[in-house]
Amino acid sequence: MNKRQNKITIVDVATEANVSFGTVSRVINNDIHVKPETRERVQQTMERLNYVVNRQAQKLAGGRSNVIGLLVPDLGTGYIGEIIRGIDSELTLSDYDLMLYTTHRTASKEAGYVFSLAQDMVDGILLVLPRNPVDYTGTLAKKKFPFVLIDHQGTGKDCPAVGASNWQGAFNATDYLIQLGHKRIGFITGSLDLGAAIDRLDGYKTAMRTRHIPVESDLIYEGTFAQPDGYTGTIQFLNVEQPPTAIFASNDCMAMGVIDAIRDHGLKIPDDISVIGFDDIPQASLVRPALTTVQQPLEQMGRLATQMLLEILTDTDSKPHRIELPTQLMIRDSTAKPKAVQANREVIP
Amino acid sequence: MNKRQNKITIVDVATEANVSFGTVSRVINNDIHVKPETRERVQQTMERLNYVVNRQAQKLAGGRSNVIGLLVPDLGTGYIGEIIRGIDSELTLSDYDLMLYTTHRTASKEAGYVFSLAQDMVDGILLVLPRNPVDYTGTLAKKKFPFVLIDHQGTGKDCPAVGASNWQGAFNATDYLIQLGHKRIGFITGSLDLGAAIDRLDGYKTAMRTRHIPVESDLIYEGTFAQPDGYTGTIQFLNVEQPPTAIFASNDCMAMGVIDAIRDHGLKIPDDISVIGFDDIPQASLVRPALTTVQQPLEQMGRLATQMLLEILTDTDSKPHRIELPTQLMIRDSTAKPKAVQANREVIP
DNA sequence: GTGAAAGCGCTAACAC
DNA sequence: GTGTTAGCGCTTTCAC
Repeated sequence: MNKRQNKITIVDVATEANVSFGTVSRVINNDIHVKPETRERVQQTMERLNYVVNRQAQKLAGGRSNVIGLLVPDLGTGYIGEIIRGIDSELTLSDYDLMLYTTHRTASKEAGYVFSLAQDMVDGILLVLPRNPVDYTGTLAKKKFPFVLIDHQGTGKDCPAVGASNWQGAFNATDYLIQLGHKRIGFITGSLDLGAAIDRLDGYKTAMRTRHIPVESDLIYEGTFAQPDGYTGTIQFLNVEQPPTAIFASNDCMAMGVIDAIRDHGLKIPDDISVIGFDDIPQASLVRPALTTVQQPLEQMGRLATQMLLEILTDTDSKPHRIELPTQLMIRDSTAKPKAVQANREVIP
Repeated sequence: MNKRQNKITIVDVATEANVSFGTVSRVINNDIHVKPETRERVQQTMERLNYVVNRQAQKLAGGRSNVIGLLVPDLGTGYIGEIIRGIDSELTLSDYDLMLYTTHRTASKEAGYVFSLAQDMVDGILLVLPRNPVDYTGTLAKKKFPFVLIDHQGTGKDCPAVGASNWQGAFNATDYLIQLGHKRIGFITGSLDLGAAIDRLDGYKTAMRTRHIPVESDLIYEGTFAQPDGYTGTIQFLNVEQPPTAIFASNDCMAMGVIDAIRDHGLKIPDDISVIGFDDIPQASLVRPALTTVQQPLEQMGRLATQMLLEILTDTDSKPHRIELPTQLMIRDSTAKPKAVQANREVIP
């Protein structure tokens, strides 16, 4: 048949269809300047020959590669998985392919990957939980290279991004605990180099202050979003003079650690201590007691970001905007009134 | 500086370093025929100019693309996530990039993707939980296109594959239940078009027969590996004349459904009914009671498969082999002796 | 409307 | 050892 490796190229199609290969290219790219009959004939030939375009060649010749790059910090948590699901389901509807990169939480790799991808590999980039986007957003924007940031706030720059209202979520969760009657509320932060972590801490503090409850430094433990932090933070809280009656972990993973620590201390949830998380990962509703937490619309964030990127890809100068999706407090079984309040109730009347 | 879009090519590097661009190509490909000094000079120039190879062009020109394709059924379960983690961590050590495709459980898409990828996009393909590999393994093998199957058994063909000992795992789990004293053990199957599902069912049946316990058809429910199947299967079991004292679900997702159903019926685990799963997904140890399950070394499977692929990639005619990793019964809190046995204990002595 | 020709950035075969 | 050359499969002028 053909030279080697039964690879079908536009040349093969062209010969078979009795046209020049330039015309075949036009058909592929839906160019208007092709006679309908010719187009029809070429398309049939392509099908008959099982022709598939070579995207490398397409991209190299100056076209699009139809590949978008996805940069994530890691694959360890269900958190990222949810976002990827959203991206994937949206991408499946288009005909873009996905190139996945993991920075393994190494901030320094980030910019390197981004530039390498932007140079020629992909048509656009999606960045989940970027560590230091300032390193490259400027350059990317200058080159007019399409990209969207997912779950990142904090850069003053206005670049395309989708996130969740972390501040509001943390505020609401804290306020809910206060309304239950809690006054001593321990807070375990995420990595404070991440905007989301800062916003959550901020929401907690503001809620406390709004209700005139002092924010005490020994009730704030600095974590990194990893499960063990929840454990050690809790241990530390349990050792302060007047331990908290509720603990708010900046994500569900750490909340799991909190739960373990409380249990290991022979205390009961929510009777002795209430626990609240953030994210609403699939496990949250599965653990017993089911975890009260702040739900982030992760999958939807992935979806939206992808839609934005696709839009930028087609309409080159659509202005960048930042979308913030609402978070939602999911009240389940790990939170209750503090014992003191329960006792009061019985005594006072 | 250069023509357009400040893209640095080998030509730029060549001019800067005063060599021909062929030499630069040699340096890139670690060709031996380059004088050490020249190599050094070229490498420095590449760094100074921030040069990055264009992989599209590399692949097009007949070289490798340094991209491997990963085909997964979907991203919904932690199951696939674990495998991907293994793949990713192994790939990070090499300098291959990852292209991710989701078939969304559409078996028909599988072969299409595979051929499209194999045509030119990637150097090798990793297939997780393939639905009907027979459609393409033959062709791929004939073309000598590198690929590895993950978590699939059943094709008589001997193609490179890594899986887990599903049969043995199911046998052991069932036997464990029998030894606890259970005789009526409900079994919920996975999608029986998957080799793994068949093997697990088989392991269950064999264990029962080995211990001379009849395999009853109303204690076998045909599921699809999805959580709701666990729920409906359990409801059905609970309605048979003599309900099972233990339920073995073919994966942890379905086991979660089983747990819900049992709870909704006001029964306790493991007191009234023991539950056992398969896979040991992260949630398994997190739910209460912690789920007894058969652990599959998912991450390791991903790792191993990747190593195999990389090996095939470098050593073109390494003979294909199939690796089967051992499964391991993780005994936790969702299994116990059946009530009857517990009662007997107290009465007989 | 269609064909011909010039690259895109690179590898690999062949010279010297 | 290093330079030269011919493609890889495609897009995109520019002719006609």
